[in-house]
Amino acid sequence: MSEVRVRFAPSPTGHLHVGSARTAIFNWLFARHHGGAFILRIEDTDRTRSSDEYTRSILDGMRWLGMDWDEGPEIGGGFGPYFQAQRLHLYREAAEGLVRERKAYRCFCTPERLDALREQQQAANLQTRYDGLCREISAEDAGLRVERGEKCVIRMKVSTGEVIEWNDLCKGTISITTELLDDMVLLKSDGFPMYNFAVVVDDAGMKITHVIRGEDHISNTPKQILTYRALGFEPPFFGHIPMILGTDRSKLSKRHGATNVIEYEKAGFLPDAFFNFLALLGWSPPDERELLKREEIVQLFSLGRVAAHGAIFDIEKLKWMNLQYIKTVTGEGLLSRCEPFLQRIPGYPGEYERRELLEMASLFRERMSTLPEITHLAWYFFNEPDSYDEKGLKNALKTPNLDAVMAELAGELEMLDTFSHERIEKAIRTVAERRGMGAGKVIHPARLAVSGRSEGPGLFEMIQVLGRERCLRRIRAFVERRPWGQPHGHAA
RNA sequence: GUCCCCAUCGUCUAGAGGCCUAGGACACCGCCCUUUCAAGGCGGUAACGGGAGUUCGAAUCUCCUUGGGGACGCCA
Repeated sequence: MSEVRVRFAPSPTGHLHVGSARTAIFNWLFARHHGGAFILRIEDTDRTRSSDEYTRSILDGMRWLGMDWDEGPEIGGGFGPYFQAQRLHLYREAAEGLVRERKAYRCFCTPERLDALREQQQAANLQTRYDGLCREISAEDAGLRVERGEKCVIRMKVSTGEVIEWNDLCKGTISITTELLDDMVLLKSDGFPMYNFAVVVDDAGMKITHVIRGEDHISNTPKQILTYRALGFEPPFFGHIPMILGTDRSKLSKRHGATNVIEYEKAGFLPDAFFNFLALLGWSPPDERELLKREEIVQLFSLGRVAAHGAIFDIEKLKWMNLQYIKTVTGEGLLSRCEPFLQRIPGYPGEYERRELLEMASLFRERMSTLPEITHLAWYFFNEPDSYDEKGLKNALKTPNLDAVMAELAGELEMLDTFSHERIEKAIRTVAERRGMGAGKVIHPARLAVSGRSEGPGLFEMIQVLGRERCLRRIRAFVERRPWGQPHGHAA
């Protein structure tokens, strides 16, 4: 096979959509698997809805997901330009060429007439299609009317009674009769191309070999095949991948929650996890693994293993996968990823040394499925507890002479020559043993005193990272405040 | 309405005629581990939409049906 060339062609009318991202991923994987080229093309012919800001956002989204492109914006390539708005002359030439060849014609029908026609057909329960009124206008007449300044579009002649068929790479043979098509608009009256036309001119011009896109484009495919033929090009292979669905099985949209990749970035998902997750939405490897490295996915990917049916975007599974990835991130990597969310904590980073912050972050590695959770989880590292968990207080009451026990613990901690979690553990267990009680009777109130919480990382490590001064202060404040609400000496 | 696509646990999926008393994962439930919460380990609940056919044999093939989705623009 000659070199594989695929493309991802988003419209900059919004941020990178989750569905588009998955389409991009499949294209990228296909290209990388076959050692082919992955081309990025910006479809910005809708002047009112497109913006540079969105183009930038989409490129950022691509980069965030770790997808590089071989040709496209910012890097160019041999088949540019890669913005449709800069290719208008190509569409015009192609359309005019078809008019000269009598494969297309000028249509002077007004939008009003077309609307009326459509309504009429709808009311009669007929399929809506252009009735071909302008088809028979002679080239001379058409030329005259154009000179007179009459607005017109260019439509392609589509003959009825033909069956368009292609072997879809994901779905098998699909055939549609041209009965259902009509003389479609190629070029709008403002000189801009219609989507279906621009796509073909570009895909042909850019020597795209495989068009991999969402199945909502199936109905466009026969139109495009007809256009390839009219233009004298061999159509590429088509593969229509299933859609990503919302929880109600309809097309994923705003009301289902976050639909833009950028929102998942902000929500603290790791790009590798997100990539892995999306790759598994509609595709599965030959074995039953789910956590796959990017290179493994590239190596295993094939369109033959793409499912034919849509897939609901399940945020719970994404969270699980994200946790799996967070667990593999160590040291600096983890801290730097958490940093933006730690900075939301007033008092961060306080007196802590870098080394202590690294230890702190790793205390929460297995306790957060998304990065922002660390804001809440680590809060007390930078702020004194101003209240104590109610359940924890109730539980602390089970410790006889609570204030004395805590005071004793403070004393022990103060005397430690090495403030390590091993020594801290020993100190705590010593206090418990001396009083003939279970270690939990000391551990739980201690956790409450230093963190204000009844849940969290292992206490000994936590105390070590918090540091001696901070812990002593907190334990003594706890004893002083007596938040368990019993008079001195009767905390039993 | 017309056309097209699709159909396995709640969800993501494996399954290309006998390997299926249908496997894995998420979620859920239980147990274990344990100073808490997680993480982890072990176990459990849970699916081939329905009906005809083909076949010795069907989750797998065919047809019908039902259900879902998508497309029907001088949007992309």
